[in-house]
Amino acid sequence: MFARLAVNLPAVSGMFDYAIPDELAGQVGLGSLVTAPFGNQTVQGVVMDLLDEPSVAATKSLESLLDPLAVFSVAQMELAKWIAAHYLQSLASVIGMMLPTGLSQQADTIFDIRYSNTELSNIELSAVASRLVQLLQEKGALRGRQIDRHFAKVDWRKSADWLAKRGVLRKQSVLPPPRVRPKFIRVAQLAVTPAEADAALPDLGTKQTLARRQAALQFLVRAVDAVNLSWVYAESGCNLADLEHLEELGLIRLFESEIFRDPLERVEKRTENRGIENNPIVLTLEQETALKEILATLANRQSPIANYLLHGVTSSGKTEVYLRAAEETVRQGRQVIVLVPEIALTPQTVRRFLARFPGQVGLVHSKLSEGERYDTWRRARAGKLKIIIGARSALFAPLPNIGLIVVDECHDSSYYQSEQPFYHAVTSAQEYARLCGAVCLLGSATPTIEQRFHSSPLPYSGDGLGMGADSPSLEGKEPGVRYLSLPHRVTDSQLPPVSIADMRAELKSGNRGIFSRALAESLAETLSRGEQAILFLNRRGTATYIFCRNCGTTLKCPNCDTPLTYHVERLTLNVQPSTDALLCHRCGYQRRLPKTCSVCKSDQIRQYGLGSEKVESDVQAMFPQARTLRWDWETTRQKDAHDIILTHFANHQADILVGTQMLAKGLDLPLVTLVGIVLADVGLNLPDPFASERTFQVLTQVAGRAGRSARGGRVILQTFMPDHYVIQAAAGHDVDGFQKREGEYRRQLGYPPYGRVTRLEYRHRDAAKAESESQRVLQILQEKLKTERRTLTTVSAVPCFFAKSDGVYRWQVILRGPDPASLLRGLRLDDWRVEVEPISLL
DNA sequence: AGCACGCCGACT
DNA sequence: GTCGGCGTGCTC
Repeated sequence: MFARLAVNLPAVSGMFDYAIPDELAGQVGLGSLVTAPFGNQTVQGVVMDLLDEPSVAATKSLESLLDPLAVFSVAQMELAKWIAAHYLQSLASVIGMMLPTGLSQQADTIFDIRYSNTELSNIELSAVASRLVQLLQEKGALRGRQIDRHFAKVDWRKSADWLAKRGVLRKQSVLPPPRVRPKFIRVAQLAVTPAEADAALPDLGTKQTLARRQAALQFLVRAVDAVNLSWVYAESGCNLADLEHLEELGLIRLFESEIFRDPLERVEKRTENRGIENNPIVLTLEQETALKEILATLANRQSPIANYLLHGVTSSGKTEVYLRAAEETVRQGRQVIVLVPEIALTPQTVRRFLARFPGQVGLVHSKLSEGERYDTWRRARAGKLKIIIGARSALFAPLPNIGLIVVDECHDSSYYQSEQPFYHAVTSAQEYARLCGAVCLLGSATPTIEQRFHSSPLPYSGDGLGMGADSPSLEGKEPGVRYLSLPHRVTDSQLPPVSIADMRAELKSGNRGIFSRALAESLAETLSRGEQAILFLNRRGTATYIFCRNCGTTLKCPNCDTPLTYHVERLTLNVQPSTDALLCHRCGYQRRLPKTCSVCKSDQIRQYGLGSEKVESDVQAMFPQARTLRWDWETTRQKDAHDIILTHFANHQADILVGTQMLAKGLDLPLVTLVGIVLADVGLNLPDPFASERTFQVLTQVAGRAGRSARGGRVILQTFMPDHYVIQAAAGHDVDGFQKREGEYRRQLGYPPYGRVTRLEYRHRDAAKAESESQRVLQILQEKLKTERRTLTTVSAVPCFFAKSDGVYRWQVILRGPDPASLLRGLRLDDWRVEVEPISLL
């Protein structure tokens, strides 16, 4: 027998055949994690196939088996292959990512010093070489990864090779063993009947030991099950020698028992008593209808529709639908994966699952230790957990029989992994559900245009986003995603009214502050009523755009209508360096910053950007008595910071919460009656076809935080562009209207869902190299377009929006068309980042 | 990723 | 003449 391995070296794509040695025969199967010789190193690999005949004549043999159980199910291997092929990522990198950290290990090299100092004094060393020698003398033998940590950005490997050639260093390839292992504890258990134990009590030892041994034995009689030794010690005051004596008498057994590190042990004790779930929730008619459809599909596994898009406004009761669908799945003996944007930001959803399924839920999140993560993974594999909740990567929990995959807030950008290997967890979840014969249930108040486009029936008619015959059909259009709607809140409360504050008018009337009069007044009222407010800052990185403070006009590119962005630095070689350069990131158009506005001739042209620190300090200046709390990336650095801030605010220990993106997640804060959107415009002026949609989503989500209780609520949205369609649609909670309009733009420009996008990014420290390499690839692609007669596909090369970061120049090549990714097959793009269906072109 | 092979410039 | 740069290709 032979095994076909996917080798765990991220840069290696393709699979390799190995002979299965006699000593591993029968133990190695599909999904086994093994080690194997590869070149002159030893690597990890996953068995993707078993073969009678290898594809090459000379095969090496597998070396060892790292885990007696398969680390991947067949469905997981299919998913890995699908992700690798669809997103053009190497199979090895996908597999490495799907294994729990600590279990997955890559080959490394150990370096150690062979020469003494006196011998070294005869050799002239470069600066890097002598630093390396010094390091190894201090620390002894080190692995390549460890040395990397001491040489940030310095290429020490060349010096190491040079030293190795001279015999100063010795190099040896090693494969570190997995860092994670099952944990065992010593336990004791009664080995006789209680009556026999009682009978033995009088003769257990001398005066000194008798009492302790009796206490220990009596404790074990009561305990019935195996008990951790430390517990026995604590209860009886005995020691190991006492227990060993009892074991010799045949009264008890001492042995090792595997334990699972369970991060939820303490959490669950608290939640169970909370009584959230005490009064059964009565479903609304809409929830009832949606649930009925989903349950019908769950009951009938031959059903052709396996995917749902649950479109429900904020607080329309989506979570309850998830919970009931999960209950039914678990009742059928299958398991559930629940994806959430980020565990720390969605504590309420998580708590409800914990309360509804006590002892059956595994949480996967970034704060878990490697051991806890590994044990959660193993409990999932063993079928001991029925429900896995976590962010993106929880999709890879090795549950044996998945019946339902829920993706909450399915529009959220965190489902896209924007580092290698690039993939989208929502699309992958849909594919995985198909592979498992499971139901995929997406839910959001603001599903993406693509998610909506691929579901049916479409909730609005044929024009706009329509299914009309005029729209170029995408081959491979997702079949059978059923659209379900929850248009009303479960409580009697309406969606809060949104008023627009025109910041141009504020400026004209002399208000140069960051708060409009309307927002300032509402804040004062809210505070006086003892209620809470949220101030949301729509800030994305350090993005700035150029606009006229007098009339609100933004400067756009004359060629493609993309907002121009401001750069101090010289960007390309074919334009003179200049300060105050404005650049179009779609076509490369450049101009200088004008002195006056072309529309109103005012000299109020400014770049715009705003930080949450500034907002907080302005609030405090205006309302010294108000207790403010800041929730942004800076204040959430520490462990548990999210939880602390949220709890603090939920307990009304603060009046005003100032924050950025995370405020838009599914928080339920009943005391919040005012949401102030300090500046809605920022995301509207980014040179990215997806930016408007992201802005609309975040505005709609954040507006939904207001008025979730009977107290009602309102939203004030400040903007310099009150007539912009995104602002108008967000103010009206008008998802349909927005998507129609935005969909029409997408259709005209051939962007998703009417065309597909693939993005290639190249980074280099040398600006000239970055540009020339981009041009080289651009030309190759344009040639291919011609020879393949692809008239619908377009290619362009431009500097990225963040054109230079950390001293590295970034260029991108954008491909648009019916199937642009296929143009890249067979192309060598070693140093490029390849993103199929990216969510942003910045 | 590592390593070999192979082809051009700068030293002994 | 050799040493060594890194471009290209391969690892079952």
